[in-house]
Amino acid sequence: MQVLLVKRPSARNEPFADHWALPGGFIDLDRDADLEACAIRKLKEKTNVATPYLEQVGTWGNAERDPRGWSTTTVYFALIAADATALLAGGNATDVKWATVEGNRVRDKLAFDHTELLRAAVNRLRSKVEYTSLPAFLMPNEFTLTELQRVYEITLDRTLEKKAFRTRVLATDLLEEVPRRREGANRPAQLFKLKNRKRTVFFARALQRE
Amino acid sequence: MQVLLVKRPSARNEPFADHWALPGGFIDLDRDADLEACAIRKLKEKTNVATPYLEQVGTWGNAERDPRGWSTTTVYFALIAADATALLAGGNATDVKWATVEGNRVRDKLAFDHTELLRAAVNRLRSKVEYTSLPAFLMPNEFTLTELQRVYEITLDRTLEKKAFRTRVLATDLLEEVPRRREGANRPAQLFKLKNRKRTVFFARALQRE
DNA sequence: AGAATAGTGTCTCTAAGACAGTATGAT
DNA sequence: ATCATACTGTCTTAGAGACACTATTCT
Repeated sequence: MQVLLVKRPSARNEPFADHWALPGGFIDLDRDADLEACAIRKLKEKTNVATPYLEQVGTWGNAERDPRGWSTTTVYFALIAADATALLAGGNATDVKWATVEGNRVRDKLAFDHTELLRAAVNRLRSKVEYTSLPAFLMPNEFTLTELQRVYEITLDRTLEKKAFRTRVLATDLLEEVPRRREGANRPAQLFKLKNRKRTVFFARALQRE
Repeated sequence: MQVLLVKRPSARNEPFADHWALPGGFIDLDRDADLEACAIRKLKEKTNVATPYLEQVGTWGNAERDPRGWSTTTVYFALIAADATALLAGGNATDVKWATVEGNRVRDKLAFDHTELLRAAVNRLRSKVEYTSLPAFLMPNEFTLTELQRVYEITLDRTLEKKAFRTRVLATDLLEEVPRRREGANRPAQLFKLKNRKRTVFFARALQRE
């Protein structure tokens, strides 16, 4: 699991110059119809990707988070499949990268309170993965059940029991078999695709905690 | 279930003059340490109550929601026990009242996009009531299991099965018996109090949907 | 005794977890 | 045949739901 970071400009008067930060920026009152449109625009400027999933995490506002004074930030997270990530640098950011999420943080020291914002976003994602199909938004077009389970395991940072996982997923109408198999040095695996690339499926029960 | 409303001032230049609205206002950069402090302050101005539970629902921002132009509002909901509500009028609001929530709205036509904000808050509350002890924050100091169940039923707007409800609640360490009973024209009921008036208990499973 | 509400016994059902077993491909 | 991974059978367990039953107070 990785998170997109952008490098802050190095100009002396910029707060947290040269630090890595979550991608973001100010609302453009003329171009942004609403907050979500602003988030989509900012993301597209960095990745050129139309995200299949975007969720508002919350809003942080206080006097300390930005040295320039009282400010608020509304945090969204997007889920982007690994095969759809062509990065673009430019704009106010001198560099862009994907950073691996370890636990619920990243090795780099982030600008502002972004470590806290990332932590909240990862926690939100994790808790929803317990009872939804959110990881499906991270899959390429066709994938095997084992691959989907692996993505669940990566986002949750723990292993899942294979039979229970498969029964659970196949009991919903999330997936659809495609008449192809993933070949390897072993028994080939059935390939699946999402029945609906927009819809989130909610499971009846959450996975067992811990 | 009721929601606190305040009446907008009647001055001609005020948007939505004389309409009922959710209580709120602008951040005071000098007095409000952060967004939550602002919410607590605004609530206290109207009810003079320190809320036992406050949760951020989300942030709405666009150019249309306020005729004065682009604006954002961060919505919080508080849960306040019915026995702790001494209302105060004053400030910018000429009147204050509790309005009954029917479905996920209120009979009055609300100012701005507050009907939508209320809908979102009620939906958030409902969905969390399915798997948490949030309604416990709406209870007076001592209460019976039947009374707690009734509050669950009111917030969820559906009946629950008595035995399942009691088993579920008593299986956690949410409650503590007190050596008193609620007397009536029938068998007296055991009284309980919360073991911890701050903590939210999360149940292993959500209640069955519908 | 009867009404009313409190509280329990117990069966069913669903879905998660555990884990051993079988299946099917490549080498 | 062996290895590796895919996939299944089946038992256990937790907890929700249904619903009839018993318990305890008042009038």
